Amino acid sequence: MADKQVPSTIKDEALVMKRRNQMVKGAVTLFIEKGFHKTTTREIAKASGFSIGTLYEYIRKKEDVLFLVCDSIYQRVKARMEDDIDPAQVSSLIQAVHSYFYLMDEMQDEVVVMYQEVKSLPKDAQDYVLQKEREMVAMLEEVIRKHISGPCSEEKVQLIANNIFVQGQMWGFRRWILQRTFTIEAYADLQVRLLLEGLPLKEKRPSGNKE
Amino acid sequence: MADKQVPSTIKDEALVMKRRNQMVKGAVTLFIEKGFHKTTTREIAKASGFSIGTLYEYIRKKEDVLFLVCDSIYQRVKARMEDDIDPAQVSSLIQAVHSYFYLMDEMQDEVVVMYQEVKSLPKDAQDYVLQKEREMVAMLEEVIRKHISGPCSEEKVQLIANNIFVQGQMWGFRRWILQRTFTIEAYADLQVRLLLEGLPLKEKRPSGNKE
Amino acid sequence: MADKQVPSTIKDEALVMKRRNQMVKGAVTLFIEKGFHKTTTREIAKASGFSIGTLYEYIRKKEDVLFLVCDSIYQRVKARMEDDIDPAQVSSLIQAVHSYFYLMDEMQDEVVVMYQEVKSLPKDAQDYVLQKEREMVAMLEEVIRKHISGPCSEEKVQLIANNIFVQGQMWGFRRWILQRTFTIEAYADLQVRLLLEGLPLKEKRPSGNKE
Amino acid sequence: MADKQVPSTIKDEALVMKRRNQMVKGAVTLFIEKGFHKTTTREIAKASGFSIGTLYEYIRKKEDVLFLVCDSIYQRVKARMEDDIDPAQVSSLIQAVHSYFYLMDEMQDEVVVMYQEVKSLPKDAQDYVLQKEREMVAMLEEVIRKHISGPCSEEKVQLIANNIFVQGQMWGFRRWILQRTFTIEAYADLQVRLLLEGLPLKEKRPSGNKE
DNA sequence: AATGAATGAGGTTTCATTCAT
DNA sequence: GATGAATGAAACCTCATTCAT
Repeated sequence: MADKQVPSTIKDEALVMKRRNQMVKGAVTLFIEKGFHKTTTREIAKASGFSIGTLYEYIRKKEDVLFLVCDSIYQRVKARMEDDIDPAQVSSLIQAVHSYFYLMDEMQDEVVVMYQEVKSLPKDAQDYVLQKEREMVAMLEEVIRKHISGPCSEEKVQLIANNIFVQGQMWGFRRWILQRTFTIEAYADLQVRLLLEGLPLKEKRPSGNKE
Repeated sequence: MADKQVPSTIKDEALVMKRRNQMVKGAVTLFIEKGFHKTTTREIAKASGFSIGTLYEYIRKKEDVLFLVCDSIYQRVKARMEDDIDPAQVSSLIQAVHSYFYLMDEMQDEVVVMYQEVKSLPKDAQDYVLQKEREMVAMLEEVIRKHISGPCSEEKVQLIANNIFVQGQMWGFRRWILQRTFTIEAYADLQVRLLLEGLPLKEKRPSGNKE
Repeated sequence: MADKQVPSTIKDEALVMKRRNQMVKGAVTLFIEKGFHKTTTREIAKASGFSIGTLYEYIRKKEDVLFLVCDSIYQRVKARMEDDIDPAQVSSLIQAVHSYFYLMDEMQDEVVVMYQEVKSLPKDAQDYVLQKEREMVAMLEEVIRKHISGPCSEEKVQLIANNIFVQGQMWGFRRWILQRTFTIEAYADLQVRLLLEGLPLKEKRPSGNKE
Repeated sequence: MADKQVPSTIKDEALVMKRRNQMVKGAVTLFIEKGFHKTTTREIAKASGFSIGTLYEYIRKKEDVLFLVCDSIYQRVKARMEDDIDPAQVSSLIQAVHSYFYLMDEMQDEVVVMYQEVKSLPKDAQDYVLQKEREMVAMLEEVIRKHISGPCSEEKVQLIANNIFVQGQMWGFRRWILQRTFTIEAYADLQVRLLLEGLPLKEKRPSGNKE
């Protein structure tokens, strides 16, 4: 919970949540536009609809805003993933991956921010946030495990999960190249097909399967 | 060529190259450690082995250092790729991808920097740098095209190339999760296998192959 | 109005005026002593009685201080002229010119500053300031026109006004030569007499008066 | 003599003169354009046609360039005055004043520089330069004295000389207002006429002429 | 005598943070 | 609880001057 990580001088917890929501909403836009470092606290305060003084009643340092923003994004993404690719609900891996890609499309901007600014967080906040990311990858792993046929090493599952996860983000952070060629539908379709089919090569594949 | 993009007051071109090499060498380390924004120009000068005044004889603005660093990394990566996965030389896609992954492993730090700081470049420098990236992806495309059997849509080739490209970088920027489980050899092996094999699913695959 | 030309981040307008007054007061002294270029912003802040950070809450660039100073001087001079040589009040040209010269004597330092530093203003501020100067010359023209007998070309009026105007300033910027010989009273007296009498020459004057 | 005031490390005096001429020629243009303070030594060197290192073989400090420039201008103006309004040659005050005004017209730019940058000179150089100015005023005084009829107080002569002197410069530094209305011919004509005729007033002049 | 690379003091400006109201 | 004026450390960058070649 963000409240535990970022103390505020304000007692009224409901108010703290409200103000922090305003803050995150304002800041995300700015971070998308110009990045964390080029955004000033004054701009954040203004975009949030209150004064610089008030801003500092709800955070201690500028970095706290970044943390709050990242945390909010992760929470939203994770919540959506829990809804959209719930292993208990989802009927196929294909459907799950499609849902995930569409989600990444919807939240492109947020994903890019989260992606590029995490390294600006203080070490401990980074750990907190990366933990969230592990959990998301774990969700993908679970879906994969559930829908795969035959035995499959844990490592393989993990790697596939990572691949899918990154391919989702990649739709956002490589839009300058991908979104010229593909629509999100085409992208999702093709990635899924590649995932399932494998590649036919001219040469013989190495046969020694030690798996 | 960097010389064209970043003017220097120094006339001796050889010296400019030499000093800029020192500069890039010093700056990369700092950027890896603390990122571009948290690195000061004085630190760059010191790490480069000359005074702040001298630094500014070879660049105009701090951003120029970032550009030089990015440019240098891209150039080195690209040069290495041209050696290692030359479509004329390389005997198989598998070998090419392996080489590319090993290269990404060697240049992890640089790749991470280049990856995370590009957005801090001025717009035109970004374009310049993204062009370089397109060229690298194109190299991968060519190798794929050469070694694939049967007909394969351009889009598919492009997407596979992007996947491989990003999976290489991912080895660096997701090391906190990947390098706990895999060695680079295992990683390369497994990624290649996934690439070739496809995934066996319990359910029927959608049959409508319009390809 | 200076408020329009030089934006401030401070909202309280009264405070802006107050602080800018402090600023102008402090800066004038420094500019008189050492000139605009040799005065540092830190010195200005200190002389104004606040910190460098505060200084920059009330201006954007150092040049703004110069503009504020020039504007203030012009405003004060103009206001005094409007009081002292009001064409409706003043009973004779002689009296008006005397008043003007005494004013220039009182405000010597300011006039010298304004005079020597205008060229350091950005182009648009220069125009603004020269406009003020035109207005002052126009005041003199009006007084002249009102008190002159017989027909007199506009050009002649304009030139006389300019002469008087500059002779007033000259009392300040040529003090090193003039104030060794004259008191302001003697100076004013003699200039007025010269203005009225003309010069008796040995030779015949050129007779072709096309006026 | 400038050689005495500004030492050089170079022995060959002819060379010193040559180089300093180049320097002054280059610097004047720059000072006219942007003023002394905004002109860098590098720009001066380049405009002079040699390197920054060479520049410093012929001066000690940047201010020396300003001094050399001012000195050169004063010398040229003075030399021209000695030619053009030589009291032994000139046949009338009118002609002398005309010549002086035309000279000021020719040397407008130089006069403006000299006028606005003198205060940036070190104190002792200022004295040196003001002395030159006194000498020029003295030349005007002499011409006046020679051509005036009847007795005339020294002070009056001095003041008239100063007026003429400043009116000449004024043609340059108030060009933004004067040169919209007058050609130099018209300006010279009218100033001379004003000088000779005096002003007809409606009111009685004060009669107590203690002169 | 000429060069131009190197230097670093010092200038302007920004901006996160505080605290009195 | 909210405000916003005040602060000053510290950032970027310039440029007069030196000195080895």
